[in-house]
Amino acid sequence: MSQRYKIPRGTYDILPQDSYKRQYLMDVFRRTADLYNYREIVTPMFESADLFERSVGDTSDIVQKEMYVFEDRKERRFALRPEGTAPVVRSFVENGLPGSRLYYMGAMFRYDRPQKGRYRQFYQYGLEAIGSAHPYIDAEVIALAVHYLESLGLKDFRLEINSVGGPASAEAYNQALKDYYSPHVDELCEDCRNRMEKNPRRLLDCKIPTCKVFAKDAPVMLDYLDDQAREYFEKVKFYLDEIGIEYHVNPHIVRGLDYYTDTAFEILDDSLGAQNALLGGGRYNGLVEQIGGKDVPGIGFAGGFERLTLSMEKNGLSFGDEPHPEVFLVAMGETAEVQAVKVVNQLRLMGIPTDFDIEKGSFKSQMKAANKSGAGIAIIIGDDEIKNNTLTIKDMRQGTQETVSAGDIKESILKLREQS
RNA sequence: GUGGCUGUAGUUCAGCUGGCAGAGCACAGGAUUGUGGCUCCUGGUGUCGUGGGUUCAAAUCCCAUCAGCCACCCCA
Repeated sequence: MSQRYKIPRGTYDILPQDSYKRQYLMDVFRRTADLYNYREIVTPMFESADLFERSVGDTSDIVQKEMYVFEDRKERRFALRPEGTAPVVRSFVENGLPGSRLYYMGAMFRYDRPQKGRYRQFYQYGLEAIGSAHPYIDAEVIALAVHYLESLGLKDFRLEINSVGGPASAEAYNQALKDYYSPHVDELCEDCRNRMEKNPRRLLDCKIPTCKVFAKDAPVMLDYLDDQAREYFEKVKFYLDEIGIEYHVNPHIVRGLDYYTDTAFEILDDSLGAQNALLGGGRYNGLVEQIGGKDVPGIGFAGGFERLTLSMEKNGLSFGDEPHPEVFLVAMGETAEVQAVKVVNQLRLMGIPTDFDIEKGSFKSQMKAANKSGAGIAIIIGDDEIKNNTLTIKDMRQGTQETVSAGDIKESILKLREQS
């Protein structure tokens, strides 16, 4: 009696029929990052729990209820990484990297209730530009994000930007919100009453109609920015305009991680359902210092591959070609079989993806297998070919075939390859 | 963490008020043992998600549990 195992809730297998799609998304991200002169960084999947608690913020939902925290055998507290920025900044500090443009891709973990576009182990791409506080960099990072999505063929998304200012203006604004909402406490939903204390900005996002009416006349973040922050935001918009990036200013954008300052942005696709954020990011000028480095500014974003895939599929976009062999061998008889084994090996060493199913019996079954494999070329070896030291090369798409001397295999295949 | 819906073959699902577990697709083999795709024929013991309960009898009714989906929440 063998035990059947199931994978944990909120995780999933990426099967061969899908893995090439993921590979494609990763390839395009790499290429886009290359264009902007970013370099890949790979950090561990788990780190000191404290790193995330301090940087992401210990009042945030991520830290309060979504982290996978565990102790190792020596009772050190670790967490499966819930996001990518803190580890990258940690590595930046630990390795004394100079001003850096870094990108990463990999699994993140959050103990959330699974839903469409939301998993407990999910895969992100992201990047960080550490070392500059020039507003052009904000625009460039946003441009890269947009560039990536457009390279994939996506069009139906919208970019929303906001400024949350520095810590001082953030605090002033939170207080203003509390003052504005507190006379109406009794009219708010339970969630909103919690938000008043925990994160007043979330009040603006509430979807319940009775709460929504207050959002309209609520104080606006942008009015609480100090001159410096306001000027910075203007410059970011200036560079976005110059680059030709379309955006909407949405003063209600709130990022869920505590370390953000100034620029905050999101790219949304409303066709995705409840989890409509394709990607999100912002500036984090205090984070490097907080993690133990010098006072170095930074900005970055991260997006989820799952939602990207959903969006691509929804729009009928291509993920490149599904991998398949170019050549498939068909052999009849024992001598031919041995000859086929040699030819297969020869083709592979030549760099031509080739397959051969030695288990298949009849000629017909082998032809079926060749057809199903997607190979454009079948090489047939039987008694006649053995006798004459030839090979029959068949173009599976045209249905045509020719018999060539066994030594001319390479030329013949290259010729067919060019035709298709 | 909260709510709603759903778990039957590899997959999509049917199985009405309890009475022998089914279909399409996919897959495999075959239709004068050297030619694929189209067509036709043949092939199913599958823990009916899991555990318990009711009953002569449970895929079907009840409870619990796990999982999936969708929404809340949150965010990628």
